[in-house]
Amino acid sequence: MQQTLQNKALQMSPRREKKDKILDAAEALFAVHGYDGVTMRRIASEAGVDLALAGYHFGKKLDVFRAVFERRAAELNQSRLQALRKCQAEAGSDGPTIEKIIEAFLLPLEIAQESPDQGWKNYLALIAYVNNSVIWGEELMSNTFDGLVQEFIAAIKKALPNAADEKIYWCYHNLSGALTLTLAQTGRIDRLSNGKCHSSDFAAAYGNMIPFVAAGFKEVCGD
Amino acid sequence: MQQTLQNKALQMSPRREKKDKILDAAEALFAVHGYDGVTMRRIASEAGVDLALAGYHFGKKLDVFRAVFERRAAELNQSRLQALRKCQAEAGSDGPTIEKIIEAFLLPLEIAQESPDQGWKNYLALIAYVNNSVIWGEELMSNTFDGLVQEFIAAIKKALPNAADEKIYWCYHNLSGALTLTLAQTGRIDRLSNGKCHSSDFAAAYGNMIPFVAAGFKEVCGD
DNA sequence: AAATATATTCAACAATTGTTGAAAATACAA
DNA sequence: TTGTATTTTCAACAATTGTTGAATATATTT
Repeated sequence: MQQTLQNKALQMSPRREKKDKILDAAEALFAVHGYDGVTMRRIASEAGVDLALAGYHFGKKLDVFRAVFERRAAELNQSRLQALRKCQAEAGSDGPTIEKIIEAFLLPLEIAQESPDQGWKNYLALIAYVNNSVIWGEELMSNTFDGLVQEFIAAIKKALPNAADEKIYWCYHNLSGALTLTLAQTGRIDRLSNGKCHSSDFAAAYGNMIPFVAAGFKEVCGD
Repeated sequence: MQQTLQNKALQMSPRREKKDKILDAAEALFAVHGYDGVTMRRIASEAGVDLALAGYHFGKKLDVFRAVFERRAAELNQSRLQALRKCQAEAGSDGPTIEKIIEAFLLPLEIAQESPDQGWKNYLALIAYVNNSVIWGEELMSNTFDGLVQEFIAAIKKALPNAADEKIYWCYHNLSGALTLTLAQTGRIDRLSNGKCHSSDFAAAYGNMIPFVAAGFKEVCGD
């Protein structure tokens, strides 16, 4: 009864709620255990639905994984592209500085990780899992995000016009690695720093990553 | 017959050869598919031995994984520590520069990846898998490598004496991420760069990573 | 209210999983 | 060679896996 009212208030039918609960559970589980470490029964159990329901809504297990991956992709790409366009609009005719570009690339992710919606943390950890995997990379990672990345790389090339293309790409590779480890939320830094740093302190993570990466680009690709 | 001669020439008994073949196969499979993506039958099949043999030599599946992870750990830690000691010996009384320290941290890995022994490539990709995993990190990654990492961090602190500890750790976090993606050998950069860069070009990867990371450290942790 | 469409559950399948005891083969020592 | 220890294979187990057809329940439309 109470639930019905809530659903109406949020304009969300109960069926849609269950469908999303499956994706939520799968998202959280895949992010931590990877594709093969998760069973359909575990997803269903965690979502509080019957085993067969996931298959009814999405198809095979692989389709559940794909649905999870694609659910937030468009929104994420949109917010990051928006950040790039904004910093480009604010810059002069010769484009934004490398710092501003890196900032536009990263800040939407920091915001997503700081969101009260735990689902975003899980989703970004899932991206980290996919990005570090040889298997999923080509199909999912590249197809979903390379378009956006090329936009940023074009902006970077404009900011560092004298750099060889290969250097740009290798620097982006370093950026991507540092970012991926931040998204993964492994908690390794907590132990290594003896509690001085916390992997959940996103302000610190990105606050250091941005000048770190910008300096790296300028050193390697600067004139 | 021919095999027996080879074994004698390499001073390797046939049993030892099978034991190692199991670890080789497991190493290659775990690196690509992760722990849950690999079956004992697949390991045995790839190694050309009976299913039960892996259990006889190592115990449970988890013990096979641990055996793989530990096999090359000591040698790797030793060569990296040696590199650090050497660059410290060559430096003045106030210790080596940040560039030299980063170089000592990374070059042994480049050498291992360039080794004709494909096993080393697989092993380092496995490290990447473990380092990006929430699950394996604490137990395996930290216990195996944090001691060595602390040695390098101590050297870095000496080279950047005015930096707050937290900044040092976050910069190391960025270094660790960039390195991990390089070890993972996902081939993402090949596609992104349209063939201009190759993830198997380790000279390029490390040649760019070292100045990139050193500049990041200096920017964030420099006086 | 009846009829239709959609969502959910139940139940079971064939295949695959890790693990292990017992048998067989091999290596080693006396 | 004989006897002993080690290694390897064979065979089977109980449990778990993804998937699906049929039955039931719920929502939507007529």
